Amino acid sequence: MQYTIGQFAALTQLSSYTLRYYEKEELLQVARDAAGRRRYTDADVAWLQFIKRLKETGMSIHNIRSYARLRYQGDATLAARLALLEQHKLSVVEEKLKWEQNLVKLEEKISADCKMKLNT
Amino acid sequence: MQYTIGQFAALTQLSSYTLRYYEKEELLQVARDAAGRRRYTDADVAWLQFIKRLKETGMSIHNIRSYARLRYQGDATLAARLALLEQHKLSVVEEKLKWEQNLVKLEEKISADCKMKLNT
DNA sequence: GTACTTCTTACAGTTAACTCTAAGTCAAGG
DNA sequence: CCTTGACTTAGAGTTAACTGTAAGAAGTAC
Repeated sequence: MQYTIGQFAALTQLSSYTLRYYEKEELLQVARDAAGRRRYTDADVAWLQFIKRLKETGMSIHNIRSYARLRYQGDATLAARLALLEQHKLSVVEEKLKWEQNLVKLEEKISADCKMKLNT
Repeated sequence: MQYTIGQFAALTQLSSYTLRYYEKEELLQVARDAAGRRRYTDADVAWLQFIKRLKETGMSIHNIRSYARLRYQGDATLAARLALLEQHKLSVVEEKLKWEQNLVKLEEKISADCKMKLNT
């Protein structure tokens, strides 16, 4: 299955502007038809979903580009990509811990304020 | 104990610029000396620490201002403030869940890539 | 008494990641 | 044929939260 940029935008919940922007930033490489128009594939859908996950976990465009470059170089870069992911995983773990701790602190504050309220 | 803006900046790890900015944005109200210079107190230290936690948990300046306004109105607003915190807690819980899920997905991806590597 | 810090207002600059416009061209669908 | 969508480059605008500059005044510390 192939998609025009409009169809792909609808499919991925991104705007055409953003898709062209991502392409310019080398996050993804897109095939073209005879007339030079972008033809997205299902492989692009899967890849963009992964890009979105990396973004959700706070990876910058800059770092995703590094990963994407390796990926488009093929299987030989698998080890290097794994290393990037492992590195990134560390920051995700840290972020998760941060939110857990913040939640505890917030609950403590709420609990303390509740008690104050009872005393008045 | 009282602090000049420079001392307070060092104490809170924020710049003087940021402190004045926060004041203009009504996040905190600061006492002045006879010459009109800011005199921060230990109460301000505690309050700013709480502001920083709210910021860390993704609360916008706009929303912190709402909370701060209530707080400076005194004890009568305690219930309203609690409601804001409870509301905010929901978003923190959601964020925590998001990071947990993302971590799982990332680990799955890493694991899958590792297996691929073994097969080649 | 000189260097330092602080004060004010007002406004410009920074960063990331979009988001959109202009202007002109071109191809497909009905 | 005509509308719609896509193409290009180049550049401007947006958002949040700072971050800094200018310019002039005034108090503080050694």
